[in-house]
Amino acid sequence: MIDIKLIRTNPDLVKENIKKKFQDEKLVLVDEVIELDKQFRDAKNRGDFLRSQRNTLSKQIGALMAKGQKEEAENTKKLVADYAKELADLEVKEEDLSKEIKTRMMVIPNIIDPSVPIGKDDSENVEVERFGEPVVPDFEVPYHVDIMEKLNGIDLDSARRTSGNGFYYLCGDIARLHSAILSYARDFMIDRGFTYYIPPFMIRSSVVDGVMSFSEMENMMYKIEGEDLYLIGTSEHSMIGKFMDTIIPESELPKTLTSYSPCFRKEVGAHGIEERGVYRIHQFEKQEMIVVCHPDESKDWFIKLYTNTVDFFRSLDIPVRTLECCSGDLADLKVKSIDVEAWSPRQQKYFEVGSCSNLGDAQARRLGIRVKGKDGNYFAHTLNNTVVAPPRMLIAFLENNLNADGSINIPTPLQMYMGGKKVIK
RNA sequence: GGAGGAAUGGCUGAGCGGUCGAAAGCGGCGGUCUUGAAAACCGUUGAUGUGAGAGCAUCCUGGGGUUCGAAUCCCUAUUCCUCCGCCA
Repeated sequence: MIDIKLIRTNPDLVKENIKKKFQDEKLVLVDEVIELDKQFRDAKNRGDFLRSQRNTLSKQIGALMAKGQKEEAENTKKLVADYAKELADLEVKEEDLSKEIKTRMMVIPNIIDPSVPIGKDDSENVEVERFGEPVVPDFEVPYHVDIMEKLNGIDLDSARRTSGNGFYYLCGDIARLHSAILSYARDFMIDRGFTYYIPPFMIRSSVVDGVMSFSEMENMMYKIEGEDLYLIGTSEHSMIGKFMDTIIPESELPKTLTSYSPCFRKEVGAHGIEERGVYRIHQFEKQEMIVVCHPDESKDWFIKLYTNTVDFFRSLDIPVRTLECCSGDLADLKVKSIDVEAWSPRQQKYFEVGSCSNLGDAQARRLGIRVKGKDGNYFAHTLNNTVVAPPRMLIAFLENNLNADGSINIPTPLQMYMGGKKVIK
């Protein structure tokens, strides 16, 4: 959500930005907002005047009553009644207009960073940098489910009976590996100065409304029957929700948080659930990082955040690359976004394992996350990024650490979380 | 789950239909004093919207209502406290 003042003062910039994102159908919204905003301010002005009159006259009534001048008081009451009707209508109008404005403001995209490459969709995303040598072994790399099954590490059949497609039982060393990765990720981030959080796994509708659009909610969120609660789709939902309508003292910035949570997603959108495997599923677990910072610092934090993920994967011998989201693929709230992709020796391509986003002040404006500064309050900048999200991450892990005999190497940093094991077989 | 009580500015807390955007204290900021600091004393100190500005409007947990007028009365949601019950 951008500042409406920007639309008032520089509508061309806002329109130019919409064009860069190939959302020309939204251009009309800018002019509509300008017109509605004008009407709203006129209505508010008149309303303020009427309210002012009412306040003054009401005070006079009080004074007259005190003096015992009943008749004059009654006459003044009638005067106020004359304003009441107009004011009632006007207040409805003010509310309607401000709703209309907000509806439009919610879908006008955030101003993208000048560095964002221009492109229509994800096919035009740009590789930024590769880390590690993408190795293709001289033996055949099986499908990840087959690797897991050979190690007695997954039971999809039972999961389909108990819960349906898109769920899994992990077992034995694979389940332990899953936990080990999360524990290692937690400590990895704590070592880098982040504060560890375990947030609520369910949130109220008021928070859901704040953190996502209606269509996102429909496509992602599971609702709890008979309660005003939803299962979170990512810990970002509860972690950012935590700051809704708060004023943070400037001295407390930056807030650098790392949170663990299970994530629940309907995945109703374009791709749907994977038939076989754990790439796209209804339930997974994730270690996340969240930063709330001063506007001048968000660009630096953005780099630091995705570097954390790159370093994490590299410490587990997994080759990765960074892929920058082009303008057309960038979600409306984001200023800039980079995906971290891991190398798949089986597919011989990179696939997404994490996503790092700088939301500028748009998320903070929408949620009312303000900072109390020396010279007044301002909206914070917010960022989020994935540290690691297994079991999807296990795909990359297993494929890259696989030996010809089907055993899996455990990289050194993970061994202490695996009871000292160096190999799973 | 049942029965009561409560929610006020950065914090503590008064106010319980008009003179309340809100006493007082703490904290913050500025100053006097001091070589400097502390103490003491004096002054100042909420947010948002709108307007060139003076100002005006809105905000006393959220939502709704009564009234000419609501922090104050009523309804409702949420949260907290006390007691009872239940339960890892």
